[in-house]
Amino acid sequence: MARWQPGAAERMRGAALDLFVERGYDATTAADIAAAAGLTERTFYRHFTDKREVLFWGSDEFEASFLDPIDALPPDAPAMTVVVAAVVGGAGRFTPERRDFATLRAGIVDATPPLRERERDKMARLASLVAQRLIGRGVPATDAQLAAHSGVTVFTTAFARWVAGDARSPEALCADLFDDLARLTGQLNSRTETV
Amino acid sequence: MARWQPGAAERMRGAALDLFVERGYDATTAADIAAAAGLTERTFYRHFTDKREVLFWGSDEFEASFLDPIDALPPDAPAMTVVVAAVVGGAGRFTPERRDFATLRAGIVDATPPLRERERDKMARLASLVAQRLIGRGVPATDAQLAAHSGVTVFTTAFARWVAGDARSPEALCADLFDDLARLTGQLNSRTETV
DNA sequence: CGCGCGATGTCAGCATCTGTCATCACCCGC
DNA sequence: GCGGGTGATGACAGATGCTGACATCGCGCG
Repeated sequence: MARWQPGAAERMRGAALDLFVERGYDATTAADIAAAAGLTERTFYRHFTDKREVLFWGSDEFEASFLDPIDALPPDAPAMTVVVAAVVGGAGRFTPERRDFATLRAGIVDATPPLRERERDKMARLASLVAQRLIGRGVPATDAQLAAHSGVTVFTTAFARWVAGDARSPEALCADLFDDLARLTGQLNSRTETV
Repeated sequence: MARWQPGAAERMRGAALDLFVERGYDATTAADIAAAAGLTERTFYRHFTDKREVLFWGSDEFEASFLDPIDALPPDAPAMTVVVAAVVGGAGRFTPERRDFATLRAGIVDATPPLRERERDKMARLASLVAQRLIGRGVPATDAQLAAHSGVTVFTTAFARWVAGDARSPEALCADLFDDLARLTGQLNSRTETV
């Protein structure tokens, strides 16, 4: 028999989710989570840099689902084409069977300021990574920033609607929101009216 | 003679900035900051909810400089017009004589993950406030989200360039970036080509 | 003169996070 | 098999972040 049960991190993630739902984030200590998984506080911090981080596993795969589609595009693809591909790729991760979990998790994150902070940081980091790829493709730095962050805003907004119960798929929502964005920013041209 | 010197918060802000520059954020304790201002750690936490918050005073005025211009607009102003007014209003706070301070502070914030997190949170909160005003004006919620966050992205990008030494004023930078954004999102229309 | 107000000090205490060392099943080479 | 290295864990100590409770005392007001 193995000295330790395998899947320590997985067990702690599950325990954390349960405890956060049951008594809230603040009222749950790292030691509580570890104990619920049959481990000690010190081991918790060996698997997660933060108490918060226990709700943010899989960030690498999440980021990859945005970044991988970029590499499949021709090098001369327009900046917004790259961004749309990235966002659609990321949105594709969220299949209907994940909705219950996503809703549960989003409820906890939204209700907990420090978790919201971390979530926003992750999304900002994602935007920076996308921008970096754009810059690597020769897009000017400011354009890359604007395009990447716009894409992440579209994703975040679409995701929020999906979690809130919108029947459309995340990809469809993103497509609609890109159209909305184009329409909105089209209002900007009416100032100068130059083409 | 007064029992306490006035301006406790101000003194701690100054001391914090000095200490963060001198030895870094992590190596500076809240007690260090308080002691440098002739106060105790407990008093520090009476003035600031967080150790981080000592670098984020004046958030209310900052937000107000975005929100106040909105109220001056007619109720039927287009969403992006409202956003542009807000962003220009916010950018107007940053006059040339503030650049040295802004650069110093930005250096600390950028170099310190927890401070970056807080900064991003503040900007996201600002975007939410702008979106709320838009919704109050009858703009659909998703449009409001997209427009407000796009505006904040423009501001953040402009601010970064200003701090990095761009000679243009923040307002001018914002104007240019709004044009860039319109041009970029214009790429989206080439997909459907419908008007 | 006395009384309350308000900013501060003092102290205790819990939670977050880190460094360090010991433990012990497992695996690998001999 | 057998002995040593490996790696995840436990145990412990400690610094720091942050909060609650209570005491202090100049100041202004009646």
